[in-house]
Amino acid sequence: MRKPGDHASGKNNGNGGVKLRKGLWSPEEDDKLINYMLTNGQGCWSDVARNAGLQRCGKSCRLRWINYLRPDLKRGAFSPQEEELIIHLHSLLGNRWSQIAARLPGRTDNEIKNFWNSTIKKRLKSSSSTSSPNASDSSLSTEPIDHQAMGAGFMAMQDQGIMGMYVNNSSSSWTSLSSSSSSSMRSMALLTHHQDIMYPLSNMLNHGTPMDMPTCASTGYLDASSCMSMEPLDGMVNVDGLVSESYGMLGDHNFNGLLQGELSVPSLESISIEENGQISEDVVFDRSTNSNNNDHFDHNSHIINSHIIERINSSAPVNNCINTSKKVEAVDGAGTKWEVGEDLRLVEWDVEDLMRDVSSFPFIDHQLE
DNA sequence: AATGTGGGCAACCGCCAACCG
DNA sequence: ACGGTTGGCGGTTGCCCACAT
Repeated sequence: MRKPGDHASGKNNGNGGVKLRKGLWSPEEDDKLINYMLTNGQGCWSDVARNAGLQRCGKSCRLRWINYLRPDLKRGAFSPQEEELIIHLHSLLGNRWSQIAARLPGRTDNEIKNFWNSTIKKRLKSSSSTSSPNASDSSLSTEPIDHQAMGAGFMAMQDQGIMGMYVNNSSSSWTSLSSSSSSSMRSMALLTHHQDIMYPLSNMLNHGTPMDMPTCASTGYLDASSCMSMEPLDGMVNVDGLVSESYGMLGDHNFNGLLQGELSVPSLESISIEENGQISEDVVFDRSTNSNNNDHFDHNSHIINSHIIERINSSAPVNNCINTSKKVEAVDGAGTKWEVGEDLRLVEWDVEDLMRDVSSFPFIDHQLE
């Protein structure tokens, strides 16, 4: 934040040689901008700055208006529902704050970004610091899921652009959702057939095989009762809390729907795959087009063969489904290979399709864009 | 009361894509 | 096709303030 008196910019930025102000906006500047915007509406921002008599660059005016002066802004703390939605949307969209903000009326991308970085991220990290280091080892087969560890796992995955994974027995799907800093909104999916648990991909890759995963009963996409039998979470917002809180808020029915939407594949691809009758031994992935994320993904997992990588990196149309009929192996951090599955199939979907699922949130009282 | 520290958040920076002449 | 301009976005900065010592 800069002081109001910080006229620091000595640059001539093309505004007639007038030195432009920087730093905090004064009430007088705010008044000028508000009056101008209410009278004339939004036009070219450099014109706004000039015509409103502001010694600011258009960009600064735009930012001030959008983030602070806009009359439809909702000020104040985020409600638990908004937190929930932000987490949900972030799990789908990653750091696409503008897209997240577009689905929270009255909230700005900057506000959400700050909220995420200051509050939610901190909570996730603090929860991860209290997690059990053995949360993902094979002993878990007889123990409850460590929510904290899962939160940490998801946090790490989010940091790496891998947003989550879901392993499902009856419908045989894993899903990981990734963020992407690219303009591509395409996501990918492979499906596999193993045990029935949501499980951090990073943990799986680093510490064990799918066979090591804790098992829930096969009652659909995720056995909510098993996963929810854990000790209560201490906060609304860790990533595992995302699941739990959603469950608590939405009830079992919606919980399943929510999970399908955010941690597994949305119904469209799940259904399409199942309808094709080729569910078994499929693996669901999603990966970003971000090269760093891809590097990390490839380095850690070696899950997918070159064919798949090529496919994932391709610009194939969304909602495509292919069947590689190849066996896929994963290699964990110790170099141990384990078989992920056969009859590998890839599914892509458009994140915008995913977002339709968000509209089912009962607390959203507005029209999604 | 003085000082240190960390969190919150407004604003800036730099990059990128779209647009336009 | 090309270069300049503009708008949009995500990341980062740095000040203010509350709280702890």
